[in-house]
Order: sequence, then C-alpha cells, then structure tokens
Amino acid sequence: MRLSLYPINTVKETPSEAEVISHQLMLRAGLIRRVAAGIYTWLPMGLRTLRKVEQIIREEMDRAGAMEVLMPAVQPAELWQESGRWEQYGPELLRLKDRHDRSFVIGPTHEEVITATARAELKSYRQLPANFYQIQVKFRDEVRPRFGVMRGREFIMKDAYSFHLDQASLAEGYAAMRAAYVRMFTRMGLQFRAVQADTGSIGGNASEEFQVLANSGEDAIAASDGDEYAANVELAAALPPTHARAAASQPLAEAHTPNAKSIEQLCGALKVSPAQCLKTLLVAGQDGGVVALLVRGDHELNAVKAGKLPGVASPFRMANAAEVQAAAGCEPGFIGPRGLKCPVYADHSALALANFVCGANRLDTHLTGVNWGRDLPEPTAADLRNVVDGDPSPSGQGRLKIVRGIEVGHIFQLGRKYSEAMNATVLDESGKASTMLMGCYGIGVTRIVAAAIEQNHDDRGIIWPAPLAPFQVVLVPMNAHKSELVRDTAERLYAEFIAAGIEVLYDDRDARPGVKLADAELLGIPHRIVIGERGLANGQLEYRARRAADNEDMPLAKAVAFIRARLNT
RNA sequence: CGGGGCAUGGCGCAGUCUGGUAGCGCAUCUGCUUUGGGAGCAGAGGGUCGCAGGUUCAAAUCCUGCUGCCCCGACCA
Repeated sequence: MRLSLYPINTVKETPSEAEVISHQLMLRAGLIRRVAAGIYTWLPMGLRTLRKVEQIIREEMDRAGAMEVLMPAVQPAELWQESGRWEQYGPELLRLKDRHDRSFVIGPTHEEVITATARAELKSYRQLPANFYQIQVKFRDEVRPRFGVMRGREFIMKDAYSFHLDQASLAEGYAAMRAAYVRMFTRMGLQFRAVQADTGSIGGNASEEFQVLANSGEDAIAASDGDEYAANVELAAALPPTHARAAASQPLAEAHTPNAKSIEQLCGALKVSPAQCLKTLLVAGQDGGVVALLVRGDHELNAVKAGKLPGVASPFRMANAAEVQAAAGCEPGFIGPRGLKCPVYADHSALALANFVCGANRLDTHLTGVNWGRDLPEPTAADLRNVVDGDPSPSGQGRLKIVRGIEVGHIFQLGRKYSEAMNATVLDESGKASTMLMGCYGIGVTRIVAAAIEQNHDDRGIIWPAPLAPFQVVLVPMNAHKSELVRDTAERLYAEFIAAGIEVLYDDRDARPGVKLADAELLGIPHRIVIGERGLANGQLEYRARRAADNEDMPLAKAVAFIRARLNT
C-alpha cells in the first residue's frame, strides 16, 4: 500500500480517554476510533491486523473439522424465551422492537440460534459429532466498557458450538478445540496459559479459559512454575502444609489490646507477625445462625470456596454486626474461636499454627499462646483461603505464582442445558430421540488485537508479532523529492516486493525523515528498509527489525531474498 | 448500579474561584527556507465554550435541570 493514498493520522499526544497502553497505542497509531462508549470503528491499518487474527482462527478451526456459518446479530425474542434466558439475562442483553412491535435482541451470544439450527438440521446420530462456528459481531451492554476494544460493548467474537451423542464424544470434541486454541494462540505469537475456570452459572463438566499474560489484565491467575497447571485464583486449591504442627510451648494468656481491630493493628500492639495470628470470620449460616471460618492472619478468605461448605448460607455473605454480637458477644476485631458455639471450620494453614494469637470474644482483648487441642477443640479442616505467591502447586509440581491475564478464549463442555430446554434431539441407533450434548468455544477476536499490543510494545509504539502485523515490511525512502535515484529505487523495490507476494507498506509521503521513521515504529511494522543516497552509492540499503536497536546493511540487489529469509524465521 | 471526575476548534489543554474582546501547543492550509529521528520563519482558516432553562446591562465563568464521556468497586470473549 502506498501511504500517500491512505492518509493515516498518527498522533503524538496520548488521548486522555485511554488508560491502558494498548488503547493509547491503537488510538495514536490510528487503528481504531471511538464512535460511542465501547463502540469503535476499525480504520484500515487496524482492520488488517483484525483480519489476520480472524484468518488464523479460521484456518485452525477448519483444520480441527469445524464448519463456518454466519448467524444473525438480531435475533427474535421467542428463541430467548424458549431457553429461559429472556428472563435470566440482565440489562446486558440489548432488547429492541421492530415496527410491528415484535421483540428482538442483539445477540450477546448465539446458543439459542445455533441450537434452533441444529435441531432443524441434525436428525440422525450419523450426522454427529458436528461443530459449527462463526466470526461475528456481538453486543453486550456492559455496565462499564473500558480499555478500548479490550472491553467494548460491540465486539467481534469467534463462537463455536459442537453437538454430540454422548459424553465421550463431547470430551473428544472439547479436546480437539483445546488443541486448536493452543495452536492459534501460539501462531499469533502470544504468551498465554490455559487456565482452569469455574463452570459457574453455565454448568457442565469442564471449562478452561485462555489467558494472555499481561500486567494490565483484569483476571488473577495462579500458575505453577513447575508444569502447565494454571487456575483462576478463586479456584486454585490451597494445599495443607506438609510440616507437622509445632508443640505447645507457651502458656495461654490474655492480652489487653485496645483498638486493635485489624490484624495489622494487632501485630503492631503485640509485636507479632500476621502469620502468627488467627483471623476469625463469621459468615451467615443456612439455619439463620452463623458459621466461623478461621484463616491465618496473612491469608485471605476465598468466598467461592467458603460458599460451598456445608452449613454456609447461599448466597455467601458475611455476618452483620448484630449477628456477630449475638454469636461472639463482642464486636468484629476481637472474635476468636475459643468458646464459640457455632460450627467452626479452619483453613489447613490455620490448623498448623501453634502458640498463636486470636481474639478473646471480649472488647480490647486478645489471647496469646493459644494451642489447638489444649485450649480449644480441634475444628473441622477445610480449604478456605486464596492461594498466595509461593504456595505449592496443586498439580504437585512447582510453586504457584500469581499473575494477571486477559481472557481471550473460553471453552466449555455445556452438556444438555440448551439442547434440553430447546428440545434438540437426534434419533439414535435404536431409533429413539436422544437429546444432544453440546460444547461451546469462544474467542474474543477484537480483544486479541489489544492483548497482543499489551504484550508487545515499547516506548516508541507497537511491536507486532509477525503473524499479526498489518504489513510485513515498510519502505522508507529518504528525501525522495531531491533524489531521483532514491525515488526510482523505492518504486522499483515496492514493485518487487509486491511481485514477491510480500505485504509491503510504501511510505511515499512527502514527509521529513523523522516523521516517517517515527510512524514506522509507532505502527510496529516488523521489518523496515530505509532507502537513502548514502547507502545507495555502495549498493546498500539499511535494514532494521522493529525490536533491534541498530541498523544492518543489506545489499540492494538481494533485498527481497534478504527479507524473505527473515520472514521465515 | 453505587462513588468520584470531566465536558472550551480535529487532538491535548489554559481561562471558570474573582462575570466584561475566547487563548496556548499539536494538527490543517499558503509562501519561503529546510530535509538521516516527529523542522524554522511569516501568514491563514477553524470554536453558538455539551444541551435546556434561569440570574444579570452583560454568562465559558454564577444558579437549576438534563445529556454525554472518563476513572474506582460486584459481571464477562
């Protein structure tokens, strides 16, 4: 492409609306423009990258045996009423009416449409398994769109849905999609992890998220440094300590601790470390009473884990002030397990403490030198806390590190949730109707573009992974207006690269060298060739990889071969 | 949805407290000089100061209401 034909508007100043680096660079490089909150136009340079992402996804989906379809963005309310989600889905579902006053939604996802399609098209078990996918616009009326296309309201998603006769086939289809995802994200040059996820509201047997690792990510992940294990922090199991509890060596004593309501204040007052303290949290119980949950002072309660304990109220909530007063006879900050009448669960690490500090259930008072068994009964052991950096991995290999990630993909074994509600059956071998099992597999296509930039940039701009770059090579003639040699050489090279099938951006603008070089770097084109009189006198061009700090000479006569060799690495 | 902030030319901002000619940088256009890292000089165009009311001789500025956007917390590709 001749840059003179596409007047890009790169911007030096960072737009004030952009918070994260990818959003800033996408605006500065002119890849996207905001049209409304969470709604963007993709300009030519940005669209080229978006198409590259789509193409890689398409190739890998096709290779995995999925079939591409295109479903409507606007969907009739009837389908959503049939699945029950017309009522269940909140205000995130954009609903609208047509001129005949009929209700529609703008699809936030396509389970309803695909299930309706599948029940119409799939009649026999012989047609199974089947996997349909599309790359299409979704609309979710997010409460708070932010970070540009990272969390837009309108976005492009690849969604795939597989249909199976039995669980074994579903598991196989799921594994095939998982492998396809690993291939895709690897091809895109992204650093990512497959992360065990909560199946939560969607249900089903298995679910994994694909997270691109980045500090600006919104999700916290516990990843092992010893193997491939990774899980959402909420999900990662905190293993019991391997060392045995130390023997009791201190006497039980009372300590006057005025106003020491937090662990921090307590440690300051008594000169102990948080890891020597026991935190007692009262939560609402099923029977209207409370349940006591004990974690070590330096640990955090995990609400997801706690909510699953027998006797704990659902949904999970902390006890209010009145309930605390009734159960412990004091205010929060001085609660302790000694003498509590309610059910008590202790985290494995809390149970390994000896000679610890805890509340005395009396204002401004704590107990020191407390020991299980001797001073109070042994509570029920449970996994109650969030894992922390350095915990052993539940996989048995290595230690956990807490890292942040951007969710770019999510795969589920759905089961029969939609097929049952919408009566999607096939005839099995014996001629009986059998409800199909489903899997669903999503990828945030537009989000990937932003995630790739989060992972690949420097202070000069974007550094595209080669497979996602809008162009492979940028030609930068210096002072072409003055030098016929430079101009002719640049034109010839441009033609040669096109003929060689290499995607080339030709900066034929009448701009100063500094402007062109700065734009080439901001745009993140992997390979740059500078054409100047200086080098041409010796038959040389100047080559620079986007990540490199210095120029390399490259013979004019072998320009295409030189670049081609670098494209293949 | 709760809390905070912002709204002034295409972009980034000042001016608002203390009412009185709408300003700066970038970008754009013209001319000249320049040209190996976002040029210099001279000139030009472009804003009903988010919208609607109100107070006042006079409102970007004070008051009321609305709208839009951004940021912080519970959801998701």
